[in-house]
Amino acid sequence: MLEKTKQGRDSAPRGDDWHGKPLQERPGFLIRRLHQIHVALFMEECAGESITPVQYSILTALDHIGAAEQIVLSGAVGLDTTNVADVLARLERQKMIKRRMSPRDKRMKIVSLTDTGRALLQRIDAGAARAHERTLAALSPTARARFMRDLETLVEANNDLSRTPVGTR
Amino acid sequence: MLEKTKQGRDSAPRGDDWHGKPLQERPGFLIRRLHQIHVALFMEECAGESITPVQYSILTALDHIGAAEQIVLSGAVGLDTTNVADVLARLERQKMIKRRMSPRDKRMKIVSLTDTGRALLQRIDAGAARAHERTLAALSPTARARFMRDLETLVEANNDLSRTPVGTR
DNA sequence: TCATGATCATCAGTATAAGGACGAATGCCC
DNA sequence: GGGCATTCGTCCTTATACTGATGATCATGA
Repeated sequence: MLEKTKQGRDSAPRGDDWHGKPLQERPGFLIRRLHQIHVALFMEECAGESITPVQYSILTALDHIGAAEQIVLSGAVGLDTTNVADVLARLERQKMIKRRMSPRDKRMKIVSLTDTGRALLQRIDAGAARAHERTLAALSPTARARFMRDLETLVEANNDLSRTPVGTR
Repeated sequence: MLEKTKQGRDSAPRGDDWHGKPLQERPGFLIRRLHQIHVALFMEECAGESITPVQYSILTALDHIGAAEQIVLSGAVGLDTTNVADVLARLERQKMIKRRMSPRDKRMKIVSLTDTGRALLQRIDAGAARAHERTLAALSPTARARFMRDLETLVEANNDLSRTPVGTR
């Protein structure tokens, strides 16, 4: 794949000649597709509950780290603060979370799980786990572990590319 | 405030207890992040040209398979027909593609690249290639090839999950 | 103290991504 | 040859995801 296949021509700058390759052999295309697939699996496993993978990520983060400001959540789940506010508005409408102004800093809002949110998390848990497992089910256990390690490597290596890198603050 | 979620909790670490695991160890989370990262790299490499990864995918598909109906494009890039129509509207506005009614079947529209679109494809090519390479740059060449194989395996195994599976028709 | 810059949440705008529904057109079957 | 299900593109709605801008607030320094 990376070894020069038919690199005789001098069109591409160097390395791979992506131009001639079908979409199915380009990393960006496959990553987008795999993301679509995981979302579809998640929605299938969690059908009946009105929740999405990103909403689940935010609820999970809240469950792990406790009440937190929106900017902290932003860093924890790797989402833009704008996007976090958007998702939180939907979660708040469904009574899954609460927001109150921080007494220490009136610019901030402190987000916390409600009992409804915690209950949803419990109900969703098994389905979410199945979605994660099914996403990687086509690989052998060994390959699966290796794939996960590679994923972590790739994400950590470019963690600073989002507007709000994961792990900030 | 958020201190890198220490691994203090251990309720019942049975095999696949995703609930207790931090987001960073869940496949769905990492795949979403890697997708974000690739898009960011693509936009960075192709800054100056007004194009996105998905638009580039559609233009590339058109370049490979020639003029095609929207439903064929939908299958080629793995996008909902609704979404394809949406992206095509933007590409048409920018004069990158043309749409005409099919003479054989008046329900269909035949999409084709314009010279403007072809020229853009040429200009974009090197940047897009760099974006793809940078996405996987943190892996060794061997690991990179393996990772790509695994990606293909995973996508093919669940290819039928989207509303319009890749390769249809 | 008070001006200044930084920070946090939000708003406006744009681009994927999917589901549901619908009109127009097609093809098939009786 | 006339119903009738199917197909194709589109519309409407909802949900990520990001950029740029703004208002409120805080922290700093002169």
